[in-house]
Amino acid sequence: MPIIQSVDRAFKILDLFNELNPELKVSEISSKLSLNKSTVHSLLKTLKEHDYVRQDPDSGKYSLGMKLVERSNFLMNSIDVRSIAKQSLVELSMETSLAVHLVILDGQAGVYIDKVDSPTAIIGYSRVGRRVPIHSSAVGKVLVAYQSQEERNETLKDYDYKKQTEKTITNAQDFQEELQRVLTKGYAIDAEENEPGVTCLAIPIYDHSGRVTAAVSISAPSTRFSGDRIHPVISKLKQTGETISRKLGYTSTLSHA
Amino acid sequence: MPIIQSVDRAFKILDLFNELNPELKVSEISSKLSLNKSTVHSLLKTLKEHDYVRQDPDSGKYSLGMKLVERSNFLMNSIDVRSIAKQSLVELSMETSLAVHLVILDGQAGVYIDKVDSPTAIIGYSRVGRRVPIHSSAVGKVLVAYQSQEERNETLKDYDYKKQTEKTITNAQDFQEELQRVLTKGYAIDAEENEPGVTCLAIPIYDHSGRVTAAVSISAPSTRFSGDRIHPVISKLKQTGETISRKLGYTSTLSHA
DNA sequence: CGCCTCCGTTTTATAATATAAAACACCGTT
DNA sequence: AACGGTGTTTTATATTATAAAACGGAGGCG
Repeated sequence: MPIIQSVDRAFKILDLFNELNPELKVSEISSKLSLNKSTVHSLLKTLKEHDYVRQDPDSGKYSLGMKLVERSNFLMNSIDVRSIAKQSLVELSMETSLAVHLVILDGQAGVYIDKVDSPTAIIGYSRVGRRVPIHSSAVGKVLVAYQSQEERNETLKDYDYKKQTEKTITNAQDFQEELQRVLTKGYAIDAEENEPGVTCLAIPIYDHSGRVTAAVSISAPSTRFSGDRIHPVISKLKQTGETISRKLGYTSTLSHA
Repeated sequence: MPIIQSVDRAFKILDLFNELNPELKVSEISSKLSLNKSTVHSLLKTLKEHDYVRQDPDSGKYSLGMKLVERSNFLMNSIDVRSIAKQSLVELSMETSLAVHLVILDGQAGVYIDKVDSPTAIIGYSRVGRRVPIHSSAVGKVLVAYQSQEERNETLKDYDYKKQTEKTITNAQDFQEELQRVLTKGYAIDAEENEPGVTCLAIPIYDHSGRVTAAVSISAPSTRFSGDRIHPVISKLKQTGETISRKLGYTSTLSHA
C-alpha cells in the first residue's frame, strides 16, 4: 500500500498556501480539499506540532511555519558544504601530501564529515563519522572559537577537559586563552594535544550567512612541521578555507591572505 | 483523535536529516525510528511524491527535496512582500495623492494583494483579491514582461486579448512589442486600455532571488497625467519600486535612479 | 437582550487505512 | 554458488484516520 493518504493530505495542505492565501482558515482548507473540518483540524494540529504551520492566536488562521525555513537552510548548506568543499580538499591534499579533514560541530564534539587521504598515506582508514574532542583538536578549537558567546557557553557547559596526551589543555581558563589566540591568528593548532606525535592545523569555513559551520584541518607527523616548514602549509590551508567559503556564498572581508 | 501518527512519522523522518546524515537509507531510518522497513518505505514514497525528499537513483539513498526550499522561499517572501511594501505604498500614495496597488500574477491574470487609497479618494472600495487582465493593465504588462521566455509562453498560451476599451491592445503581436517597450523603459503604462478615462503606471518588484514577484501600480484619471505631469510620478514610482525591492533583499543594478 | 451564525475544537462510532511480516528481486561479496 | 545487504511489493490484521455531530465561544443583528 503505497502513498499514505493522511501524509499526502498534509502536504496538500502545505501546498495550498500561496501569495493569494498566505493565511487559511480550517474551513477554507476543508472546502478547498473537500475534507471534513475535523480531518483538516487533526492534520493541522500535527503540522503545527512540528512547526510546519503556525496559528494566529487571535484569528485562528493558519500560515506556514518556520520549520520549512530551517529545513530548507540546512538543505542548501548540506548540498553545498560537502560537495563544494570536496574539490578544494583534494587539491589541498595533493599540494601538501597530507591528510585533510572536513569537520562540523555536534554538541560537545567535532565530527568528521569528509576526509581526503594524502596520496602517500600509509594508514588509510577513514575517520568520517568519528568524533573528536573539542579541547584537544585544532578543528574543535576553531569551531568553538567562532561560536557566539551564547553558543559557546552552551557547548562548554559541564565540559570535561579530559587529558589526551601530556600536552593537552586540561582546564577551562587555559582553553579560553587558547580560543582567543585562535581568533587572533585565524587558525588553530593542535600540537600533539590529542595524539602523541601528530600535529594538526585547522581553519574556519563560513557559509553564505557568515556563520562558521565547518572547519578544515590538515594533519601530519609533528616532524613535518619542524622549523619554518609549517608556514607555507598554514598559508595554503587559509587559502583553501577562503576558497570554500567563497564558493558557499560567503562575501565578506577575506582580504588578509 | 488529534495528532495523526503517519503524518507525525513523516515529519520525524524529515527531521532525521542533518549535517551528519545528509543522506539516509530506508533501513537506517527504520532502525532510528523503530519502524518497519515497509512503513518507512511507504512514508518515503509519499514524501518523494511531493518532492520533500528525493532518492539517489543509483544508491537508493534518500535526502531532502527541493520542495522545502520552494515552500521556504515563498514563506520568506510572503512575510516580506506585503508587510514590507506597505509603508512604501502609503508614502507613495501620500506624496502623489493617488491610489496605489500591489499586484501579483496568478495564471493568466493579475491579482491585487494590497492597495492604498489616495487620501482624497472619493470612491474607496477595495480591489484587493480582484483580478485584472494582463494585456490591458500596466501591472499585467510588467508582470509578464519580466517573466522568462518559458514562463511567458505558458502565461500567454491561448490568451484571449479581450477588448476592454477603444484603446485596448487586442492582438498578440502588438502585445509582444508593448512588452518590449516595458522592458526598455523599466515601467509600464496603461493609457485608458482597461477603463475609459483611467491611466495607470506600474513598475516591477524584485525579490531577494532577483525575480520579479510583484508589481506596484499607481492609478489616476487620465487628465492627471496631461502634459509633463506624468514624469515626476514615474520617477517617484520607480523610487518606490527600488526601495521595496531593496527591502526584500534584492541587491543588483538599481543604479539608474 | 437574546437570537443566530460562523468559527475552531472535541467527541465518538465506524470502517477505511496504515501497519508490519514475509516474500521478492537485485547487487556485491564471499 | 550461497550469503548478507539493499529497496521494494504483497498481504492479512487491527490499529488508526476519518467524518458526523455535538460543543462552546465570538461576533452581528434585530
